[in-house]
Amino acid sequence: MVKKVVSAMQVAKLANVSQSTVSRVFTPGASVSEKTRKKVLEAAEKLNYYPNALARGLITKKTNIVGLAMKDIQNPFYHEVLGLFSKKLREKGYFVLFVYTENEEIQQDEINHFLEYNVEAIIVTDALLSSNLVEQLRKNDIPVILFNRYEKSLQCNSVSSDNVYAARKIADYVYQKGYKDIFFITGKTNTSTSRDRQKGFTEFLKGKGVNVTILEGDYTYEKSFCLTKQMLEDGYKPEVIFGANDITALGAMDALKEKNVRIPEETAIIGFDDIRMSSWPNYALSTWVQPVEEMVDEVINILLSSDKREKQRTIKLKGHFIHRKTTI
Amino acid sequence: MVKKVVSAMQVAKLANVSQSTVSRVFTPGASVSEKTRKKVLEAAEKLNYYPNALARGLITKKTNIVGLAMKDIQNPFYHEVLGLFSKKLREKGYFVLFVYTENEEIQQDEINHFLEYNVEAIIVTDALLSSNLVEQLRKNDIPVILFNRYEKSLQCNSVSSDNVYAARKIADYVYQKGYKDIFFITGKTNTSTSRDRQKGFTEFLKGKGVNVTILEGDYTYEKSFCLTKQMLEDGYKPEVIFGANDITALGAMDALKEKNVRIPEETAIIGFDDIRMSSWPNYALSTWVQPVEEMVDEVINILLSSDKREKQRTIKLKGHFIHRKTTI
DNA sequence: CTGAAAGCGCTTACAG
DNA sequence: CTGAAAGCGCTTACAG
Repeated sequence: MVKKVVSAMQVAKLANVSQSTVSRVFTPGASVSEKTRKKVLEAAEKLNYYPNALARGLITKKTNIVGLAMKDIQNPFYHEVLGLFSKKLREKGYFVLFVYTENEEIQQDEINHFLEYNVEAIIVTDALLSSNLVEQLRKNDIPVILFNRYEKSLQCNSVSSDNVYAARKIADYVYQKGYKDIFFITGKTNTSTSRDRQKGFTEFLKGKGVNVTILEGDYTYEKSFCLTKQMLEDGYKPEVIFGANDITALGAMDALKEKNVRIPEETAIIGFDDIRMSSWPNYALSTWVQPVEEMVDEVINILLSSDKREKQRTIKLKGHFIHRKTTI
Repeated sequence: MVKKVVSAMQVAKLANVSQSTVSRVFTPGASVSEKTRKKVLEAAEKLNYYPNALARGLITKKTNIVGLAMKDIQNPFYHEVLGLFSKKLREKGYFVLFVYTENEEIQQDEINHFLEYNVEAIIVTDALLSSNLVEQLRKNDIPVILFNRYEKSLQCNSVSSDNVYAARKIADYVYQKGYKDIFFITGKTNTSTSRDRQKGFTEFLKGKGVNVTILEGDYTYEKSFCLTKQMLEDGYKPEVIFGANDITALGAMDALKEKNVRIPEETAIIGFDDIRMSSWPNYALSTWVQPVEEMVDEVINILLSSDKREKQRTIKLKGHFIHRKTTI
């Protein structure tokens, strides 16, 4: 079964012009007289013609495709991020080649495919990237932009929340309230987000002479739920729990509820992300709002800047705390 | 800044063979002697060569790219679906060009881009497609596969749950329990999923002489929450509520909880989808499990079948009810 | 403003 | 098994 693609040549014949002219009509900025443009457009319409992006990409070396690699499909935060990227990139004329990485680390294999399709950049959200791969990408002049993650050893662009700053702010809030019995549930400990949040939080409080008990989670609801439940059964009931992200906080919250702990009177809860669910009345979670829109905008800025391959940028944005019903 | 792409030509020179031979080494099934293959592979490795998928796609007319259009980024169900598609398509050597449609209907514009990139098929989950567009796609021999939606007027492939069947089963369950005061909260009424679920549910019960009160929702948590709250404030308290999907059911559930209605003793709740959250202890929602994996597999089957352009297939799969804590 | 021509990086008959 | 050559559908100097 042969596919009948209409080429510029056929349009040219119908419109009685050269194929170059047809091409010009479909190239923004090229000079064509109004008259011929009309002729060509009519012919194209009649034949149902559209330019072939592959051929164009082959010759211009501009594919307008951006590779996006995600891992934690489970966290609603990243769905929102995906939606934003898709929408905002399209506004700039870019398309998203999406890869969902199952493995902890992005595989050579997956990067190769991105390379084969000549993506103009690779955006990595929560997946890990080995320095080998980053090196290979640099060799191929493909800029890598880490989203919401940051790795000093990896020489690539990065856009994230200022997690240390945010966590310090939260710590300050907690301190102001006079809490002494404080728990932090981590995310995956090999992520910069979890580490930085833990760091900002504990260091600030230590500076005030207040200790924080650490519970090691993994950024899932389930793990956090079990952890908190176990903690309660072991006889601990902190005054406040800070979860490394919202679903972590939500898991803790549900465990607390199951044990009939009053929130926030007996135990207050704070999350991080402000996913949509956190504003649901049943949760009404107090949390740190990541400035997702601006973060996505910054990534796109890097993408569009001409010097993207030369220097690596590290951008950190602030965000703000939102007080809902899980804190007093 | 010029991008230094390594072409097969350069590999050929280094390996002392023709460019055709290099190409053959990278074409599965082509005949090359073990000796030359080794030589070429070594040279390729040294030069960091990978074949250009664009050039290959241009000549073979096989891009291995599939367009995926989604709308309701809000519903976790579709995130799970996205993850599955990405994973399973990659196993078959396909890539996902992802488009998040903001508009109610997929725009010409978006389809054009899919066409320009020569996608081999378009998978549409919850976005709407005009018959005009479908017609245009047929003209261009691009198969369209509707996922979890079904439109008789649109002549395209479709894979979905058998929503009428499922809703009848749920109705039967509700009937067996002896409930008489029954509410159904719809999804977006212009979707086949919501219509079919409503149909199967109400028709079965009507056959038994039981009436169902319909509340018009829109597949969001928020709408369903408000609706249910209003209903309670108006003095209604049904024995059971069936939500057209899980987040609808969850919204209703939270409203019920806010009004201190005991679940399931006073009011039972049933959802549809079995999103991950529904199994969270705080919700433990009884719901219909869509056979997502099989659904995705079926879509891929259609994609891979050679006759995909000739005949349109409509596939409906069953799934099953899962009893958790919101029903007795 | 327009056309003829070269070339992007590949695949694939066609010979040998 | 291998090479020379044509061609996929475009863009873009180069002339005119």
